[in-house]
Amino acid sequence: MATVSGESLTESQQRILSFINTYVEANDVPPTIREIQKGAGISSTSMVSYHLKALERANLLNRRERSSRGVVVKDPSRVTLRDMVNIPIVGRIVASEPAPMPDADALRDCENTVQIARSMVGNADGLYALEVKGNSMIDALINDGDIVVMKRVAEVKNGDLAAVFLTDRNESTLKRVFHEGKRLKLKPENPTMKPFYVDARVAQIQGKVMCVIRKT
Amino acid sequence: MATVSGESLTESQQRILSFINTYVEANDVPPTIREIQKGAGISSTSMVSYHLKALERANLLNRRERSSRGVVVKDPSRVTLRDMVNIPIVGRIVASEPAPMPDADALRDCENTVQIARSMVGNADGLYALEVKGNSMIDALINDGDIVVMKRVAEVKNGDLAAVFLTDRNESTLKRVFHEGKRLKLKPENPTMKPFYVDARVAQIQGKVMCVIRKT
DNA sequence: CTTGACACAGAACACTTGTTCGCATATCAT
DNA sequence: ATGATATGCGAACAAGTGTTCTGTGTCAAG
Repeated sequence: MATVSGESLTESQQRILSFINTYVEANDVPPTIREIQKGAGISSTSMVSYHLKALERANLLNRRERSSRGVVVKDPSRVTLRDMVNIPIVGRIVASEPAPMPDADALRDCENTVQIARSMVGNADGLYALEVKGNSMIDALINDGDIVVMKRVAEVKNGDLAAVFLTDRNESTLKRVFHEGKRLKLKPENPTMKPFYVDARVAQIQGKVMCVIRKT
Repeated sequence: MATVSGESLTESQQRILSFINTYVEANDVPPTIREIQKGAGISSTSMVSYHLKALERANLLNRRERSSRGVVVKDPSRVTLRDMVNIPIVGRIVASEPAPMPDADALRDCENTVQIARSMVGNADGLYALEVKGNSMIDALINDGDIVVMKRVAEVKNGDLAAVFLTDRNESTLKRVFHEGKRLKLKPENPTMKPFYVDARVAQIQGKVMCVIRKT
């Protein structure tokens, strides 16, 4: 136990800590000293203050001095809680037609969304999601019902997984793309399958795949 | 205006609202009346109180009377923001050995977590995540580097996707399981592959797969 | 013009709330 | 015993804080 961590938390301090947590959960606001006193069964406000200082030393709290309700728990699981993005599911992707691109109407109207932690996808701009229909994408290791989170990007870089519509075959597919002169190398995700090449002019890049989600 | 709707928000009220939002974002605590007064450029506390009442009537705020910092904004996009779960990545799953099961130590020590919206996985109890190593799971449409969110469950139901360790082959695999008497039917996710059968005694169910995530 | 509804400013009041001080108890190594 | 340290209790203070009261001014309806 090398760190400053609270290896020796009094029972009172644990009570205080958990009381603050449940209080915040219920009220969206940290409690006052006196509320802690009652809620955690501490005898006096000075004791609460005393324990809070100890907890602050143990690096479990942040306190703002002389500010009412100035105690927030340093719960790492709470730090990033706010960063969730709602991504609209704007349509379906099937092999036989181009992948939908989101327009303003689709974004507004769609009632289905998928929630993703921002840490998963980074900047949320231009994100949209498609539901995979049919099992024609299994060479991309993507199955019927999977959710593909896409991003509108100006251009895809070599190695990006992208939705590509091949105009000569009338077919949408998800492949890793590599620019090779006038050709495009399309590499399936499935490592047992061979890449193949198409003329760059017959390949329309529909969007970059950021993330695939499968609920089971 | 007689209605509940806030169709006519004063500029001051909008300022107050957005100030509260940014304040909460920065401080994890709602501001006091006087902080609002300064921050939103209102001339007096009575005016803040006045506007807050209007905002409350417009159903944009919740207030707790006579409680310091007793104002929380009713932001619908914030309601679900809390519903994110941090799932610890407790290990790796490879074909050649049993999938790790989380114990208390692993849960405490692991520093890597994956964040998932609760709406994706339901109850967070017993959830843990594994990183897939190697591409031996491609018959489950799961690739090297994918994250598998698992759940400790008492028993898997027919059709559940589960991590199974086959003691006779010394092999971990992800398959849909069906109980058929003393045998277990194991069905690959890849619809082009045939299911096969094993003796129930050689199959150890390691956990149920809740969700698969692939970052690209 | 009057009236009433609305927006506003300033001040005062009463309660809340973080802090601190004095004092007491217990443990423990010196 | 002695002092150091941690812990506990109660009270009091000063600042923080929500509320309300008294005015002022504007503006449209009666």
